[in-house]
Amino acid sequence: MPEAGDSRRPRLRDVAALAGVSTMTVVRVLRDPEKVAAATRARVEAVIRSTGYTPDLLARGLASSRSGIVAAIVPLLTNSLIAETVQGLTDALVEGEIHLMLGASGFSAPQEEELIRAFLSRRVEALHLTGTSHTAASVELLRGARIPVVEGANLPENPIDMVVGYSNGAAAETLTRHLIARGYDPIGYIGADPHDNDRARDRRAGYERALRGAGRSPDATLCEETQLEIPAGGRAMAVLLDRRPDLRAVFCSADAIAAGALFECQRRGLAVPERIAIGGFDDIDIAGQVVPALTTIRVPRYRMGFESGQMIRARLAGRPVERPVLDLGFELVIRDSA
Amino acid sequence: MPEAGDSRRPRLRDVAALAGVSTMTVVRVLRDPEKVAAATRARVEAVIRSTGYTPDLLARGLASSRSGIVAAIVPLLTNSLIAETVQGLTDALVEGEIHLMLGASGFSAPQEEELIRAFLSRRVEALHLTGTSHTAASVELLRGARIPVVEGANLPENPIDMVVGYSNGAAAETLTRHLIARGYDPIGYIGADPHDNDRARDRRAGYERALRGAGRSPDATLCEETQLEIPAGGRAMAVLLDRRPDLRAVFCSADAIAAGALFECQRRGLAVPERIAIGGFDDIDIAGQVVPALTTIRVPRYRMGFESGQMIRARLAGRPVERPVLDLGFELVIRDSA
DNA sequence: TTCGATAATGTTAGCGCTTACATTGACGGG
DNA sequence: CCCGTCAATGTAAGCGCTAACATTATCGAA
Repeated sequence: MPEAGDSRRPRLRDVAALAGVSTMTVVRVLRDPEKVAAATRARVEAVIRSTGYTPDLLARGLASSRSGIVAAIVPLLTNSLIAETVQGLTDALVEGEIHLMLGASGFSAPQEEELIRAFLSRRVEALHLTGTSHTAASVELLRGARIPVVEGANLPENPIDMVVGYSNGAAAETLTRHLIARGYDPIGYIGADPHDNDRARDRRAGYERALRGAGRSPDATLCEETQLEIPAGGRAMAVLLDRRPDLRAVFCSADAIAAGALFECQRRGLAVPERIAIGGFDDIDIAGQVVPALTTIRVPRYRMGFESGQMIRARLAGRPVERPVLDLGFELVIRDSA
Repeated sequence: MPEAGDSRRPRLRDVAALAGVSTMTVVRVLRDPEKVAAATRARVEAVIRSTGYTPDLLARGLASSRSGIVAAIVPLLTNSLIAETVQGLTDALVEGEIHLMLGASGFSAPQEEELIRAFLSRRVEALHLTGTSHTAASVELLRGARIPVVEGANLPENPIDMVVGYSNGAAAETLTRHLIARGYDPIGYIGADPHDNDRARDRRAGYERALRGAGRSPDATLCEETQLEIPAGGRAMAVLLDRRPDLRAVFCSADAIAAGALFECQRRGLAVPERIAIGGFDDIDIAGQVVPALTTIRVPRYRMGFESGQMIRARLAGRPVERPVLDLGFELVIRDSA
């Protein structure tokens, strides 16, 4: 039990002094106990317990130049998809005694750059980024830092280092093709702001590619940009329906948007999928629960985080990473809305 | 521009040497530039820019015993409510040049304790906990650490230090009273596992208190425990309806559960709120969007995080915190489901 | 016995920064 | 012309740990 009145936390050298050994012996007890004689070890362990000694990870990090910290930069925490990926990351890292530092870039590449600088100053041992839209300076910083970097949630053309993701473009194309195959025409699009957001950009591109593949040409009056929230999706759908009453289907770049669009259709008495078909993206919780259930794209969110964490741990342990660009794929989930 | 082949990052003393000054002068340029002669300052700043020097925050932390890190321990990241609070926290902290370290306890107090130990080892300057269920050892550790601690998302009877939350019990009682006032009887309950989860426990207690206040006695056959997911909510509702076909209303301790329950009613053709009323908790995105829209309790999630961050910053800056126990309240949102 | 091997433990010099104080020179009032 | 004052800068110690080597027994083989 820690003494009541002792103001400072015990240091390694305090433990050593109390146990009558040198600091190195304490270090050995902590790290490879077999190297220490049983009697000595017992004595040291007793002191450690009684003083409640805990190593100072800041000092350890400085001395060993291994901070034991990995940072993740996400666009926005309130995006539940990302939260799952972060959970996967921590789960994988916690087993390696590594802690996660978190930053939110707010979908801004310059803000991401600032966070990268800050985290590098903290000597993080690896960095996880969401997406592939970075400033040139960010990329240079990351390359120069010589630490493992994982880009997640998409497949970049020029990876900085490692990648764990899936093709947003191919996924959007697949879903749009499905709408085309079901005979819907015209097909609209509601997506997120593509600025500094490669996922949004690639999804839009996939949608347009599918249209062109079917001999149709993309039409800006069929497209809307909005935020990743249910009410925003509803508003965007309202705008789109007012502008194009002939709309027969809409591909939404996120289920939250799709759900809002669906609810807007219900408010207007437009039957889904008979009058309007709706396709989503992400397969979030409610996607399968709303009526009609959403046809959407499912992506392995938790696994993306977990695999990223595993890769990082492998690299930090000096183990080779067999597949530094890991395409985890996606799945077209056909339900009732399209 | 950093030299191409230089293996190490520049240190303070490198900058000092290149600028022909002592390290202290560089430190002054970094921290209070007015104390340095303009010419000297310009010279040092030029070297800093050209070398791309960045202070090593690990070393700074060790030397100054201010790590610049605050940690938050949450039960589960995938809970979108918590994610909002964490976003509020980072937003408040980032302005103070403080970074957030994140840990997930998985609704387990012992796991929380382990994280607390780890974070204290990292010399975090403050700690944010979700909820008020902690092991005795955790509380002792925290008290002994003499750092700011915020307990969030509830109002504890014996706060460790500061609190930013609302009364889960009072909120649940309020919603249940609303159901009673509308004449529903019997009123069921579907909640989360109360083990190591004070919020779940308090909500259940509030529900029972409301019943007793109306002269009814709580009945275990009217209650179910389940997970915080829509499908789980649906399953729990199914169990409850099978066991108590006479059920007229249900209070769900989370909107995700309530949404699942609602969908289950729809699948069974039970009219909501005529045949069955449903009350939720949290006012998540979909609560206002499902049909019928959910009557629920709204809590200031983002603000809880932000205020916590502000309090922590104030305390770290030595400023007094006027109200260390901050009750942010809740709001009964009456919609269509009850 | 003598010596090298092995086990057990110790010594020393930092990691890159900050803290607390010391020093230097220039200036102006007495 | 001396000295106190202030501005500008420097010195030295050390934060708590680790890395790399150094030092002691202790013991069986030659």
